[in-house]
Amino acid sequence: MDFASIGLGMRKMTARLPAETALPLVSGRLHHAVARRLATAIVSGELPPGHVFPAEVEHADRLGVSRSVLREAFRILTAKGMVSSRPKAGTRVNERKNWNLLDPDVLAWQIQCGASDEFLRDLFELRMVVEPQAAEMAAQRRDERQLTDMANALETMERCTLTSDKGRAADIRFHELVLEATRNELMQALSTSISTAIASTTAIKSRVQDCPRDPMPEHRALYRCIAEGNAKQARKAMIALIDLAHADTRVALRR
Amino acid sequence: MDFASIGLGMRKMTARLPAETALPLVSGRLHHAVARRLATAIVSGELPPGHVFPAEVEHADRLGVSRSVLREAFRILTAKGMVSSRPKAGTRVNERKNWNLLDPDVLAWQIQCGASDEFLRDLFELRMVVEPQAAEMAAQRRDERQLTDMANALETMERCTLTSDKGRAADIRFHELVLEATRNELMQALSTSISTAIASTTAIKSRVQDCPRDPMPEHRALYRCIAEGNAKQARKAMIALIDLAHADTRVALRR
DNA sequence: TCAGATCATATATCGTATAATTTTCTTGAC
DNA sequence: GTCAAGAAAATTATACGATATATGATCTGA
Repeated sequence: MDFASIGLGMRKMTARLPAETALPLVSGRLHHAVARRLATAIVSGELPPGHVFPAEVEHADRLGVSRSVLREAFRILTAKGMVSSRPKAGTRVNERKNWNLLDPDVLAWQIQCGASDEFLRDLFELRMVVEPQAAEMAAQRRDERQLTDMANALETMERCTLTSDKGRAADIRFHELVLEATRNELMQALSTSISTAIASTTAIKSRVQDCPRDPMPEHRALYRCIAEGNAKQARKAMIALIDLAHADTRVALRR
Repeated sequence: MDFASIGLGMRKMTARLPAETALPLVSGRLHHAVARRLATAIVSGELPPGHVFPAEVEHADRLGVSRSVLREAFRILTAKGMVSSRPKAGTRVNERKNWNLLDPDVLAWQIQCGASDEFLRDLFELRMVVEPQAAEMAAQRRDERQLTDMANALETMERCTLTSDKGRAADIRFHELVLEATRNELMQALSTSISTAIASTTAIKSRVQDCPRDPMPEHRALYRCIAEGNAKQARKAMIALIDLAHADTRVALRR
């Protein structure tokens, strides 16, 4: 296994070389950067489940970081179920089934490394399970503030379109508001995860210049149903909305 | 804020006192124990969102552990969204909405600290959203091995009943198999989280001596539908099963 | 051949020193 | 008097070396 690639761009930070410390630390937090680097190597399949990492001292040396930083990075991955370590046996990559796939970070890493067809299918299937039901609940439980926030988000979406960051943020905000209106903490937790995923699939769509279709009519229809408290229609509207998003994402990926 | 309580039972581990090292470290891993201790203090509300922890050196001293251990414990909580730390500003407890509530550990800590009525309501609502749909998918996609495994789990459940650990394990296994049969990785990830929660609610039920009702007929009905590939009936069977579990849990909690 | 003791190794923990960052305070100018 | 730029202080972030502990592997003896 080639670990040199994982160590690429990482240089030793020493007290003696203050000028050298201005290295490309995009994250600012070194252990975060190391964790992401290791995580992407894992989710990409470069380090498959069962793979055993080198001993900490050697591994830290290869990555060009201190052992403390490497250990804190591994704590993060351990907390997300991706690796586990035992004395003498070393640290190894866990089976995929043990990963916390719904963790926003894991989800993001997965998508960054190129989402497979299977993953996108699973993602949209999950959305199709959760969000229509959420729309039903939202129609029954939403309050006035949430309605006005939804209206504002839709207005921003329309003004900026999904080609801009602001427009995409408004899209995410709208979906978050729907899940918030369910008044169910666990559903809201799913919201964070799903939103992460939506963000990147939407980014995929907007990469193709000609926006596939205008999603505003479906969004407005959903909003109307929730505002009117029409649960059954809200469910249908959400299904239509997700169907549209799915179809467009598939088209975008085909190119 | 009283931090002495968090430090309770934690004693300094020194090389000079080998006998002292036999302290109540159930987890074996010190940073795990510290993380759990801090996490339970957080989920119980003792350390509310917005609370700022003492500086690392002082905090580590109060807990009777080294700074590295405390930092690794905080890395775990950070990875689960429960705290965040910035230089100079200190480490603080995040808002509940930022926690990864679906993380199996977070879920377990939450339940250990006494699940509120709202939490149980949310949990059963989530089950009612996810599992009926999962039952539908399972009926369409299950293979022979999963069917035989389900049958075995049911057989074990019947033999041991839910009053025993083995019986409860079989119950969880059955529900896991249903979600596995959906052939959707994200649904399976939900499975782990939900199973954790089910385990403890089932434990609540079995604490009351007289088992409320025999859940076997519903389980067998669900199995039959999945085996026959009858998606619509599988959905209904799962709904009936969760309804039963919910009712029994509520009854058990009333006592 | 197998069981038990021993050994080697890797993780776990500790303590201290230094760097980096950001809040806060101070100082000066307008 | 107010605001902004800069200095200072406090705290997290990183690093490194030493020791403890646990466990897989090996060796030994019955």
